[in-house]
Amino acid sequence: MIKRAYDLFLTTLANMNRLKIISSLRRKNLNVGEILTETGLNQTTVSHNLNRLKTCGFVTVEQKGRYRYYQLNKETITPLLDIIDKHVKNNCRNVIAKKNRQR
Amino acid sequence: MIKRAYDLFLTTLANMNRLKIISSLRRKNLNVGEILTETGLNQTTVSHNLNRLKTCGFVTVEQKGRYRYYQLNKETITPLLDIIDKHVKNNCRNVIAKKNRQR
DNA sequence: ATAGCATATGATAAAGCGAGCATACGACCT
DNA sequence: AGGTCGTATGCTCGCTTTATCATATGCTAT
Repeated sequence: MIKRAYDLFLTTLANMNRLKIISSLRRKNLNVGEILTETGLNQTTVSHNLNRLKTCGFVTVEQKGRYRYYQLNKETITPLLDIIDKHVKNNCRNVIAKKNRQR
Repeated sequence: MIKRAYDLFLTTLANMNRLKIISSLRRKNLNVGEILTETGLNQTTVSHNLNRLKTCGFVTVEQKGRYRYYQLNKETITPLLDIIDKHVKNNCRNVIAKKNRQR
């Protein structure tokens, strides 16, 4: 078990803004401007976070004219989110509310 | 998509010490003392992190005399780690080495 | 080749998180 | 009841991560 790899994978996903971006990319590929409006985040933040997602292989880019379209790596993301959904349903009914109290 | 749930799930896993603990629990159930020697972490750290893992449903506890045995929720953890393994193999060959350079 | 839009990069202040100290609680034994 | 071992909790300091500012780069069209 190469823990560093797991750690990098997980720390990259464990961030609200990156999750927002991922969420917005689930429906269709978007360019950066579209991601901005979908998420309401600011340009720099999105750019940095997209870079990190790209580095870790969660998204890929395709340049089209002056736009860059980002595409989600669904092969990883879809089953991953399915596992989380299932886990949360089975175990975390009341945990979410506690989030603020907890570290 | 309840992003807060995803975030809590992922931030809980995205931590080297918690991954160590998880790793040590994959083989068999252990009490806290055994986890200490397996991981080399200090008692307080392990206790805090076990608490967090428990809160999120990744482990369960069973008291036996004065010992507390922790058990991994394999239904979630096993397929999750499989996904990560697969992803890392396909996408991250050279990313790990870059970890230090990157934010 | 210049202007303007689209996106990326570097640096830094601020927020958030984790580790460990000190201590408390709980179970068992005598 | 008091001691001891096993484990948990509260608090604080230091470190890491994050968001944003300022700025740079790239692409297109005129």
